[in-house]
Amino acid sequence: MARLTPISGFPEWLPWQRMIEQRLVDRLRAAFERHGFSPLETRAVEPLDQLLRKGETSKEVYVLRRLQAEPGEEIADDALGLHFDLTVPFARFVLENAGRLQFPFRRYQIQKVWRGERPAAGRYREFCQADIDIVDRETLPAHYEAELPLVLGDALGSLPIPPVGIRANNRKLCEGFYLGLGLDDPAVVLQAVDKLDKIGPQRVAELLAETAQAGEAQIKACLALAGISTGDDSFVPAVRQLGVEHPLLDEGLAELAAVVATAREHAPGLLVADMKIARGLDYYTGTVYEAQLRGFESAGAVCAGGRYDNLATSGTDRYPGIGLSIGVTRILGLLFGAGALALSRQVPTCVFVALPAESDRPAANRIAAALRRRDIPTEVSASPAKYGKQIKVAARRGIPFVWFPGVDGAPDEVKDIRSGEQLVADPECWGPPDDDRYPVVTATTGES
RNA sequence: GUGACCGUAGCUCAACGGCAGAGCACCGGACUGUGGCUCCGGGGGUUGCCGGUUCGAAUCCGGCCGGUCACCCCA
Repeated sequence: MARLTPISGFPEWLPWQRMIEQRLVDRLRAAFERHGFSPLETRAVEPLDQLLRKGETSKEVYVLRRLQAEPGEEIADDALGLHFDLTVPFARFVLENAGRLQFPFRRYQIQKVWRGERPAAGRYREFCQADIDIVDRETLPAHYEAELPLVLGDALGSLPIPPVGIRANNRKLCEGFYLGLGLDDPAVVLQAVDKLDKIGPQRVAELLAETAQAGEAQIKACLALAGISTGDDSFVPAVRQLGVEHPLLDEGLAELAAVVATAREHAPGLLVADMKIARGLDYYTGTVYEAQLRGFESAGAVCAGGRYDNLATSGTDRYPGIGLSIGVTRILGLLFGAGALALSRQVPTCVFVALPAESDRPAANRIAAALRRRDIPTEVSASPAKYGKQIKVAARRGIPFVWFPGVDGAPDEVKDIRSGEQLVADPECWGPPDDDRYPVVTATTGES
C-alpha cells in the first residue's frame, strides 16, 4: 500500500472538529428557517455550459469523466462539471421548477462545492458553503437587500466565533458615479478599485490610467469615492460633495442608505457602507456584500454576495435575485488553525457505563438503554478492566460521567469524573445537567 | 497556474556527511476493582516519496507529494 498523504485542498477534520462543524451548521439551518427560508439541495454536477455562463472561471471547474471514455474524446459543452458555487445551480433550478415554486421564493442551501484553485490557508478545493437567496419574478423589491445582512447577523451572531463585519456597497452607485464622471466602462474601473486594499492608491491610479483611460481628475474622483466608508448614511452627502451627477448614482445612494439604516436599527455595528467593495463577479447589479471575521481580515472574506437581476433568465422570463454565501469551511479552517475553538469533550458520549465483569454486560446494556431512552448519550465499556482503567478511558475522552452498576443487590452509582462526586442513582430517573448532555462548543481565548 | 520558504516518533523539536535522539503523549507496573500526582519500565521511525552524488546521506543535488507565504482569484 502506498504511503498515505493528505490531498492538497481537500480538508478532513477530526471527529471533535466535525462535531463543531455540525453544530455550526445546525445553528445556521435553524436561523435560516427562523427567517422563513426553505431548504434545498441541488445535484453536485451541472452541464459545463451552465457552469461557464458565469464567465472566465472555466479553469476552476472540475470536469466529470468516465474512466472508460473514448481516448482523446473532446470535452463537450454538455459534459458534466462539479458546481463551484451554489448560486448558479440555484438559478438553474429556479428556471427549471418555476411552475412549482411560489414567489418570492426564499431558500437556503448548505452543500459542498469544488474549485480547482491553488489551496492556501483558508482556501480549499472542496469546501462547504451555506447560501441564502431570495428570488422573485420580474421584479425584486429593494427591501430584501436590507433584509439579508440581518439574517446573516442572526445566523452567525449566536455562535462562539469572532464577530463578522459586513461591508456593503451598491453597483448602481459606483456605475452611476463612473458614468457621470465620463468613464464609460464601469466594469474595468470596478476591477481596479477592488484592488485598493491590496495594492494601494498609487497602483490603482496607474491601473485606472492604463485600463480605463482615466484622466487625472477622474482618477482622483474614483479614489475619493473609494475612500468613503461610514456606519450611517453620512456617506450620502460625502458622495454628493464630489459633485458627480447621474440617475443611477441617485438610485444606488438611496438603496444603500436604506440598507444601512435597516442594519443600524436591528443590528448596530454589523454593517458599514464601504465604497471600495466591488466584488469580482460581473453579474451583480445592486447591493454587494462582503464580510470578514474580526481578527482574520487578512484571510479575506468569509461571506459574500449581492443582488443579481439577470442570472436566472430564459426567454422572456426573468427571476431577479439576491443572495449571500457563508464560507463554512473557511471559517472553521481559520479558527481551527488559530486554536480558537474547543469542544467540551471529544466524543458525544455523556455517560460511560463501567463493566464489573463480562457477565454483567446484559445488565449494563439495560442501564444504557434506559439512559438512551431519555436522550442521554451512553456507551458501555469495551471490557471489564480494573475500574481505574475504565475511568481513565472515560476521562481521556472527556466523558463527564461514569456509571457503576450495583453488584449483589447494591444500588447503582454514578460518578462525576471532574468533581469526583459519586452518588447512588437510578437509570430510570437520573439525568445530567443540561450543559453536560451534549458536547458544547466554546471559544478559546488567550491563545499565545 | 507562477514564484519563495519548509517536511525527523502521535505533538514540539535536537542531531546538519559518520550508530536517529529528548520532552510531552501513549502502554505496563508500583497501587490485588475507583482515573488525575509521583516513581520505575516499555513500545514506537523505510528521517514525506523517488532518484542522483559519496566508502558512507536525515544532512548535499534533482524531480514529485504535502505544508506555509506572496501573486492570481475567491468562501
